[in-house]
Amino acid sequence: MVIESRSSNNIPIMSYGILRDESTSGYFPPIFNGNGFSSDSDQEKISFRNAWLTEDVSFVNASIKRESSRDAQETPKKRQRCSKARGKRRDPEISQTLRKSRRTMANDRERTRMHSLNDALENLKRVLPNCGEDSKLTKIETLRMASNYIFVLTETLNMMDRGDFDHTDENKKAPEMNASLSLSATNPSTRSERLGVPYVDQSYECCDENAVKSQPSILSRSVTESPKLRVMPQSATKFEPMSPTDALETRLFHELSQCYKTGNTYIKPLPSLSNMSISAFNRDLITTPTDYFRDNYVCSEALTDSLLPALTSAKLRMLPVKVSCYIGIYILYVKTFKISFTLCASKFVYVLELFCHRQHIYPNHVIAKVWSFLSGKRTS
DNA sequence: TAGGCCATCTGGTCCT
DNA sequence: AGGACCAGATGGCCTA
Repeated sequence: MVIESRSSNNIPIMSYGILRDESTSGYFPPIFNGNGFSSDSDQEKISFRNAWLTEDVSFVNASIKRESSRDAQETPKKRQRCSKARGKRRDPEISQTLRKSRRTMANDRERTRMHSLNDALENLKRVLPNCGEDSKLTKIETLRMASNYIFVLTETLNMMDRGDFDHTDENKKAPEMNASLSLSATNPSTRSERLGVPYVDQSYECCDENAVKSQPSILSRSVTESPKLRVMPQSATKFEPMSPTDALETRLFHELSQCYKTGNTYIKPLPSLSNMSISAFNRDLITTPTDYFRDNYVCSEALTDSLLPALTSAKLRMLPVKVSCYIGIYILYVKTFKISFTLCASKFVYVLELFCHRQHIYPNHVIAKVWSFLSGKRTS
Protein backbone atom coordinates (compact mmCIF):
# COMPACT_ATOMS: atom_id res chain seq x y z
CA MET A 1 0.00 0.00 0.00
CA VAL A 2 1.24 3.40 -0.86
CA ILE A 3 0.32 6.70 0.56
CA GLU A 4 0.75 9.60 -1.72
CA SER A 5 0.40 13.28 -1.25
CA ARG A 6 -0.62 15.13 -4.32
CA SER A 7 -0.50 18.74 -5.16
CA SER A 8 -3.45 20.60 -6.59
CA ASN A 9 -2.53 19.55 -10.11
CA ASN A 10 -2.36 15.94 -9.03
CA ILE A 11 1.40 15.66 -9.18
CA PRO A 12 2.77 13.44 -6.42
CA ILE A 13 4.69 15.47 -3.89
CA MET A 14 5.63 12.78 -1.48
CA SER A 15 4.99 9.14 -1.26
CA TYR A 16 5.62 6.80 1.59
CA GLY A 17 5.91 3.11 1.52
CA ILE A 18 7.20 0.49 3.88
CA LEU A 19 8.51 -2.80 2.73
CA ARG A 20 8.92 -5.71 5.07
CA ASP A 21 10.48 -8.97 4.20
CA GLU A 22 9.56 -12.23 5.80
CA SER A 23 12.15 -11.91 8.49
CA THR A 24 10.44 -8.86 9.92
CA SER A 25 6.87 -9.72 9.20
CA GLY A 26 4.91 -10.20 12.35
CA TYR A 27 7.09 -7.83 14.30
CA PHE A 28 5.55 -4.55 15.19
CA PRO A 29 7.19 -1.88 17.22
CA PRO A 30 5.31 -1.00 20.41
CA ILE A 31 3.25 1.79 18.94
CA PHE A 32 1.67 -0.52 16.42
CA ASN A 33 0.84 -3.40 18.68
CA GLY A 34 -2.43 -1.99 19.84
CA ASN A 35 -1.17 -0.60 23.12
CA GLY A 36 -1.14 3.01 23.99
CA PHE A 37 -3.65 4.26 21.51
CA SER A 38 -6.19 6.63 22.82
CA SER A 39 -8.75 5.35 20.36
CA ASP A 40 -9.16 2.94 17.56
CA SER A 41 -9.19 5.77 15.11
CA ASP A 42 -5.76 6.78 16.27
CA GLN A 43 -4.48 3.35 15.58
CA GLU A 44 -6.16 3.28 12.25
CA LYS A 45 -4.60 6.55 11.29
CA ILE A 46 -1.13 5.48 12.28
CA SER A 47 -1.50 2.06 10.78
CA PHE A 48 -2.72 3.63 7.59
CA ARG A 49 0.22 5.97 7.49
CA ASN A 50 2.57 3.04 7.94
CA ALA A 51 0.80 0.59 5.76
CA TRP A 52 2.67 -2.13 4.05
CA LEU A 53 4.33 -1.78 0.75
CA THR A 54 4.33 -4.93 -1.21
CA GLU A 55 5.31 -4.33 -4.76
CA ASP A 56 5.45 -0.60 -5.17
CA VAL A 57 8.71 1.26 -5.71
CA SER A 58 7.54 4.47 -4.14
CA PHE A 59 10.03 3.86 -1.37
CA VAL A 60 12.78 4.59 -3.82
CA ASN A 61 10.85 7.40 -5.38
CA ALA A 62 10.55 9.06 -2.02
CA SER A 63 14.28 8.88 -1.51
CA ILE A 64 14.92 10.32 -4.89
CA LYS A 65 12.47 13.12 -4.35
CA ARG A 66 14.02 13.93 -0.97
CA GLU A 67 17.46 14.01 -2.47
CA SER A 68 16.41 16.27 -5.29
CA SER A 69 14.61 18.63 -2.98
CA ARG A 70 17.66 18.73 -0.76
CA ASP A 71 19.90 19.50 -3.71
CA ALA A 72 17.58 22.24 -4.79
CA GLN A 73 18.32 24.09 -1.60
CA GLU A 74 21.37 26.24 -1.50
CA THR A 75 24.24 24.62 0.34
CA PRO A 76 22.47 22.31 2.70
CA LYS A 77 24.13 21.97 6.07
CA LYS A 78 26.63 19.20 6.06
CA ARG A 79 27.37 17.36 9.20
CA GLN A 80 30.88 17.80 10.38
CA ARG A 81 31.11 15.47 13.30
CA CYS A 82 34.39 13.90 12.43
CA SER A 83 36.96 14.52 9.79
CA LYS A 84 37.58 10.84 9.54
CA ALA A 85 35.88 9.62 6.44
CA ARG A 86 34.37 6.37 7.51
CA GLY A 87 31.30 6.41 5.41
CA LYS A 88 30.08 3.12 4.13
CA ARG A 89 29.83 2.75 0.46
CA ARG A 90 26.83 1.09 -0.97
CA ASP A 91 27.57 -2.33 -2.17
CA PRO A 92 26.17 -2.59 -5.68
CA GLU A 93 25.93 -6.31 -5.18
CA ILE A 94 23.32 -5.93 -2.50
CA SER A 95 19.93 -6.35 -4.02
CA GLN A 96 17.41 -3.62 -3.82
CA THR A 97 15.09 -5.91 -1.91
CA LEU A 98 17.72 -6.56 0.74
CA ARG A 99 18.45 -2.87 1.01
CA LYS A 100 14.79 -2.13 1.46
CA SER A 101 14.42 -4.72 4.15
CA ARG A 102 17.42 -3.34 6.00
CA ARG A 103 16.00 0.12 5.72
CA THR A 104 12.72 -1.11 7.09
CA MET A 105 14.41 -2.75 10.04
CA ALA A 106 16.41 0.38 10.66
CA ASN A 107 13.22 2.40 10.63
CA ASP A 108 11.69 0.05 13.18
CA ARG A 109 14.69 0.38 15.42
CA GLU A 110 14.70 4.12 15.07
CA ARG A 111 11.03 4.27 15.89
CA THR A 112 11.53 2.11 18.94
CA ARG A 113 14.46 4.25 20.00
CA MET A 114 12.42 7.40 19.75
CA HIS A 115 9.60 5.76 21.70
CA SER A 116 11.97 4.85 24.48
CA LEU A 117 13.22 8.41 24.47
CA ASN A 118 9.66 9.64 24.79
CA ASP A 119 8.98 7.18 27.59
CA ALA A 120 11.97 8.52 29.44
CA LEU A 121 10.66 12.03 28.99
CA GLU A 122 7.28 10.97 30.33
CA ASN A 123 8.92 9.44 33.36
CA LEU A 124 10.84 12.62 33.88
CA LYS A 125 7.65 14.64 33.61
CA ARG A 126 5.98 12.51 36.27
CA VAL A 127 8.57 13.28 38.90
CA LEU A 128 8.37 17.01 38.34
CA PRO A 129 6.25 18.95 40.78
CA ASN A 130 2.78 19.74 39.47
CA CYS A 131 3.37 17.87 36.29
CA GLY A 132 0.98 14.98 36.30
CA GLU A 133 0.02 12.49 33.66
CA ASP A 134 -2.19 14.97 31.90
CA SER A 135 0.42 17.66 31.90
CA LYS A 136 0.67 19.60 28.69
CA LEU A 137 4.36 20.27 28.97
CA THR A 138 6.18 19.99 25.71
CA LYS A 139 9.44 18.15 25.48
CA ILE A 140 11.57 21.24 25.73
CA GLU A 141 9.48 22.56 28.59
CA THR A 142 9.85 19.28 30.41
CA LEU A 143 13.60 19.45 30.07
CA ARG A 144 13.70 23.05 31.26
CA MET A 145 11.46 22.32 34.18
CA ALA A 146 13.60 19.36 35.13
CA SER A 147 16.70 21.49 34.90
CA ASN A 148 15.11 24.11 37.11
CA TYR A 149 13.90 21.55 39.57
CA ILE A 150 17.33 20.02 39.93
CA PHE A 151 18.72 23.50 40.42
CA VAL A 152 16.14 24.16 43.12
CA LEU A 153 16.86 20.95 44.96
CA THR A 154 20.59 21.44 44.71
CA GLU A 155 20.39 24.98 46.02
CA THR A 156 18.09 23.90 48.80
CA LEU A 157 20.54 21.24 49.88
CA ASN A 158 23.40 23.70 49.72
CA MET A 159 21.46 26.14 51.85
CA MET A 160 20.68 23.48 54.37
CA ASP A 161 24.32 22.47 54.48
CA ARG A 162 25.35 26.07 55.06
CA GLY A 163 22.53 26.75 57.48
CA ASP A 164 21.92 29.81 55.35
CA PHE A 165 18.37 30.66 56.21
CA ASP A 166 18.79 34.00 57.89
CA HIS A 167 18.48 37.20 55.94
CA THR A 168 19.92 40.10 57.83
CA ASP A 169 19.09 42.56 55.10
CA GLU A 170 15.47 41.73 55.37
CA ASN A 171 15.54 41.99 59.13
CA LYS A 172 16.15 45.66 58.74
CA LYS A 173 12.76 45.91 57.17
CA ALA A 174 11.00 44.12 59.94
CA PRO A 175 9.66 47.26 61.62
CA GLU A 176 7.78 48.21 58.49
CA MET A 177 6.30 44.80 58.27
CA ASN A 178 5.42 44.84 61.93
CA ALA A 179 3.66 48.12 61.43
CA SER A 180 1.68 46.53 58.69
CA LEU A 181 0.91 43.57 60.86
CA SER A 182 -0.29 45.78 63.63
CA LEU A 183 -2.45 47.85 61.37
CA SER A 184 -3.96 44.91 59.65
CA ALA A 185 -4.64 43.02 62.80
CA THR A 186 -6.55 45.84 64.34
CA ASN A 187 -8.41 46.87 61.28
CA PRO A 188 -8.56 44.17 58.69
CA SER A 189 -11.28 45.89 56.80
CA THR A 190 -9.63 46.21 53.45
CA ARG A 191 -8.52 43.44 51.23
CA SER A 192 -5.12 44.97 50.76
CA GLU A 193 -4.53 45.01 54.45
CA ARG A 194 -5.69 41.48 54.87
CA LEU A 195 -3.27 40.54 52.16
CA GLY A 196 -0.56 42.21 54.10
CA VAL A 197 -0.74 39.62 56.82
CA PRO A 198 -0.25 36.03 55.94
CA TYR A 199 -2.59 33.75 57.73
CA VAL A 200 -0.87 30.49 58.35
CA ASP A 201 -2.65 27.47 59.56
CA GLN A 202 0.14 25.31 60.89
CA SER A 203 -2.08 22.29 60.83
CA TYR A 204 -1.68 22.20 57.08
CA GLU A 205 2.05 22.45 57.02
CA CYS A 206 2.40 18.78 56.31
CA CYS A 207 -0.90 18.19 54.65
CA ASP A 208 -1.28 15.67 51.90
CA GLU A 209 -2.21 16.50 48.37
CA ASN A 210 -5.92 15.96 48.77
CA ALA A 211 -6.01 18.09 51.84
CA VAL A 212 -4.11 20.73 50.00
CA LYS A 213 -6.60 20.87 47.21
CA SER A 214 -9.55 21.06 49.55
CA GLN A 215 -8.34 23.84 51.75
CA PRO A 216 -9.82 27.30 51.57
CA SER A 217 -7.90 30.27 50.40
CA ILE A 218 -6.13 32.58 52.68
CA LEU A 219 -8.23 35.36 51.26
CA SER A 220 -11.49 33.77 52.18
CA ARG A 221 -11.18 34.26 55.90
CA SER A 222 -10.39 36.90 58.39
CA VAL A 223 -6.93 37.24 59.77
CA THR A 224 -8.28 37.44 63.28
CA GLU A 225 -9.80 34.03 63.05
CA SER A 226 -8.31 31.32 65.15
CA PRO A 227 -7.21 28.30 63.18
CA LYS A 228 -8.87 26.02 65.69
CA LEU A 229 -12.19 27.80 65.53
CA ARG A 230 -12.19 28.42 61.87
CA VAL A 231 -15.12 27.07 59.95
CA MET A 232 -14.35 25.78 56.52
CA PRO A 233 -16.07 28.05 54.05
CA GLN A 234 -18.16 26.09 51.62
CA SER A 235 -17.31 28.46 48.87
CA ALA A 236 -13.65 27.75 49.15
CA THR A 237 -13.35 26.12 45.78
CA LYS A 238 -15.08 29.05 44.14
CA PHE A 239 -12.51 31.48 45.32
CA GLU A 240 -11.17 33.70 42.61
CA PRO A 241 -8.45 36.13 43.58
CA MET A 242 -9.01 39.70 42.72
CA SER A 243 -6.28 41.87 41.42
CA PRO A 244 -5.00 44.28 44.00
CA THR A 245 -6.08 47.52 42.44
CA ASP A 246 -4.45 49.74 44.94
CA ALA A 247 -3.38 52.78 42.97
CA LEU A 248 0.03 53.13 44.52
CA GLU A 249 0.83 49.49 44.08
CA THR A 250 -0.31 49.48 40.49
CA ARG A 251 1.75 52.52 39.80
CA LEU A 252 4.80 51.03 41.43
CA PHE A 253 4.68 47.75 39.61
CA HIS A 254 3.18 48.50 36.26
CA GLU A 255 3.88 52.08 35.40
CA LEU A 256 6.77 53.59 37.21
CA SER A 257 8.83 50.47 36.75
CA GLN A 258 9.11 51.32 33.08
CA CYS A 259 10.98 54.42 34.03
CA TYR A 260 13.42 52.83 36.40
CA LYS A 261 16.94 52.98 35.31
CA THR A 262 19.98 51.65 37.05
CA GLY A 263 23.14 52.75 35.33
CA ASN A 264 22.80 51.64 31.75
CA THR A 265 20.25 49.04 32.59
CA TYR A 266 16.61 49.54 31.89
CA ILE A 267 14.12 47.41 33.69
CA LYS A 268 11.07 46.30 31.88
CA PRO A 269 7.85 46.33 33.84
CA LEU A 270 6.57 43.18 35.38
CA PRO A 271 3.76 41.66 33.38
CA SER A 272 0.37 42.84 34.40
CA LEU A 273 -0.95 40.08 36.56
CA SER A 274 -4.54 41.06 36.23
CA ASN A 275 -4.43 40.88 32.45
CA MET A 276 -2.14 37.91 32.15
CA SER A 277 -3.66 34.67 30.97
CA ILE A 278 -2.71 31.65 32.98
CA SER A 279 -1.21 30.02 29.91
CA ALA A 280 1.04 33.00 29.35
CA PHE A 281 1.81 33.04 33.03
CA ASN A 282 2.90 29.44 32.91
CA ARG A 283 4.70 29.59 29.63
CA ASP A 284 6.64 32.67 30.45
CA LEU A 285 7.95 31.21 33.64
CA ILE A 286 8.97 27.86 32.30
CA THR A 287 12.54 28.65 31.60
CA THR A 288 15.69 28.94 33.56
CA PRO A 289 15.41 31.65 36.18
CA THR A 290 18.49 33.46 35.07
CA ASP A 291 17.69 33.25 31.40
CA TYR A 292 14.15 34.33 32.00
CA PHE A 293 15.22 37.25 34.05
CA ARG A 294 18.02 38.24 31.74
CA ASP A 295 15.81 38.04 28.69
CA ASN A 296 12.83 39.78 30.14
CA TYR A 297 13.90 42.16 32.80
CA VAL A 298 17.55 42.75 33.36
CA CYS A 299 20.53 43.19 31.14
CA SER A 300 23.17 43.90 33.71
CA GLU A 301 25.15 41.07 35.19
CA ALA A 302 25.23 42.81 38.51
CA LEU A 303 21.49 42.67 38.81
CA THR A 304 21.37 39.15 37.55
CA ASP A 305 23.91 38.21 40.17
CA SER A 306 21.79 39.80 42.81
CA LEU A 307 18.84 37.80 41.58
CA LEU A 308 20.51 34.49 42.19
CA PRO A 309 20.72 34.71 45.96
CA ALA A 310 17.20 36.04 45.97
CA LEU A 311 16.03 33.09 43.97
CA THR A 312 18.01 30.79 46.15
CA SER A 313 16.33 32.24 49.15
CA ALA A 314 12.99 31.62 47.55
CA LYS A 315 13.66 27.99 46.85
CA LEU A 316 11.05 26.37 48.95
CA ARG A 317 10.08 22.82 49.30
CA MET A 318 7.08 21.85 47.19
CA LEU A 319 7.13 25.20 45.51
CA PRO A 320 6.82 25.08 41.74
CA VAL A 321 9.83 26.48 40.01
CA LYS A 322 7.84 29.04 38.11
CA VAL A 323 6.43 30.40 41.33
CA SER A 324 9.85 30.65 42.86
CA CYS A 325 10.98 32.47 39.75
CA TYR A 326 8.26 34.95 40.23
CA ILE A 327 9.01 35.33 43.89
CA GLY A 328 12.62 35.90 43.02
CA ILE A 329 11.67 38.64 40.65
CA TYR A 330 9.64 40.39 43.28
CA ILE A 331 12.33 39.97 45.87
CA LEU A 332 14.74 41.59 43.51
CA TYR A 333 12.32 44.39 42.94
CA VAL A 334 12.25 44.98 46.65
CA LYS A 335 16.00 45.02 46.87
CA THR A 336 16.60 47.04 43.76
CA PHE A 337 13.93 49.64 43.95
CA LYS A 338 13.33 49.68 47.70
CA ILE A 339 9.68 49.24 46.96
CA SER A 340 7.45 49.36 49.95
CA PHE A 341 7.88 46.12 51.75
CA THR A 342 4.28 45.92 52.75
CA LEU A 343 3.00 46.53 49.27
CA CYS A 344 5.43 44.06 47.83
CA ALA A 345 4.45 41.44 50.33
CA SER A 346 0.82 41.83 49.49
CA LYS A 347 1.77 41.41 45.87
CA PHE A 348 3.53 38.19 46.74
CA VAL A 349 0.45 36.91 48.39
CA TYR A 350 -1.65 37.84 45.42
CA VAL A 351 0.68 36.14 42.99
CA LEU A 352 0.79 33.01 45.05
CA GLU A 353 -2.93 33.01 45.60
CA LEU A 354 -3.56 33.35 41.93
CA PHE A 355 -1.14 30.67 40.96
CA CYS A 356 -2.05 28.25 43.71
CA HIS A 357 -5.72 28.66 43.02
CA ARG A 358 -5.29 27.93 39.34
CA GLN A 359 -3.06 25.00 40.09
CA HIS A 360 -5.22 23.70 42.93
CA ILE A 361 -2.44 24.03 45.42
CA TYR A 362 -3.01 25.04 48.96
CA PRO A 363 -0.88 28.17 49.33
CA ASN A 364 -0.66 28.65 53.05
CA HIS A 365 2.59 26.90 53.74
CA VAL A 366 4.11 28.56 50.71
CA ILE A 367 2.96 31.97 51.81
CA ALA A 368 4.21 31.34 55.30
CA LYS A 369 7.67 30.60 54.06
CA VAL A 370 7.73 33.50 51.67
CA TRP A 371 6.63 35.75 54.43
CA SER A 372 9.21 34.39 56.79
CA PHE A 373 11.80 35.15 54.19
CA LEU A 374 10.57 38.67 53.72
CA SER A 375 10.36 39.34 57.39
CA GLY A 376 13.70 37.75 58.08
CA LYS A 377 12.11 35.34 60.46
CA ARG A 378 12.08 31.66 60.30
CA THR A 379 8.97 29.63 60.77
CA SER A 380 9.40 26.90 63.24
C1' DT B 1 -4.45 30.28 8.62
C1' DA B 2 0.21 30.52 10.34
C1' DG B 3 3.12 28.59 13.52
C1' DG B 4 4.41 25.22 17.07
C1' DC B 5 4.92 20.56 18.19
C1' DC B 6 5.32 15.99 17.05
C1' DA B 7 6.09 11.34 14.72
C1' DT B 8 8.23 9.25 11.15
C1' DC B 9 11.42 8.34 7.40
C1' DT B 10 15.97 8.66 5.78
C1' DG B 11 20.96 8.53 4.98
C1' DG B 12 25.33 9.76 6.97
C1' DT B 13 28.31 9.00 10.81
C1' DC B 14 29.95 6.80 14.90
C1' DC B 15 30.54 2.89 18.02
C1' DT B 16 31.13 -1.90 19.49
C1' DA C 1 29.23 -5.60 9.89
C1' DG C 2 25.46 -4.17 12.16
C1' DG C 3 23.32 -1.33 15.41
C1' DA C 4 23.04 3.24 17.61
C1' DC C 5 22.99 7.95 17.10
C1' DC C 6 22.08 12.15 14.76
C1' DA C 7 20.01 15.74 12.04
C1' DG C 8 17.34 17.12 7.94
C1' DA C 9 12.96 16.71 5.66
C1' DT C 10 8.13 16.09 5.60
C1' DG C 11 3.31 15.97 6.76
C1' DG C 12 -0.36 15.75 10.34
C1' DC C 13 -2.56 17.75 14.24
C1' DC C 14 -3.71 21.44 17.18
C1' DT C 15 -4.27 26.10 18.76
C1' DA C 16 -4.26 31.10 18.98
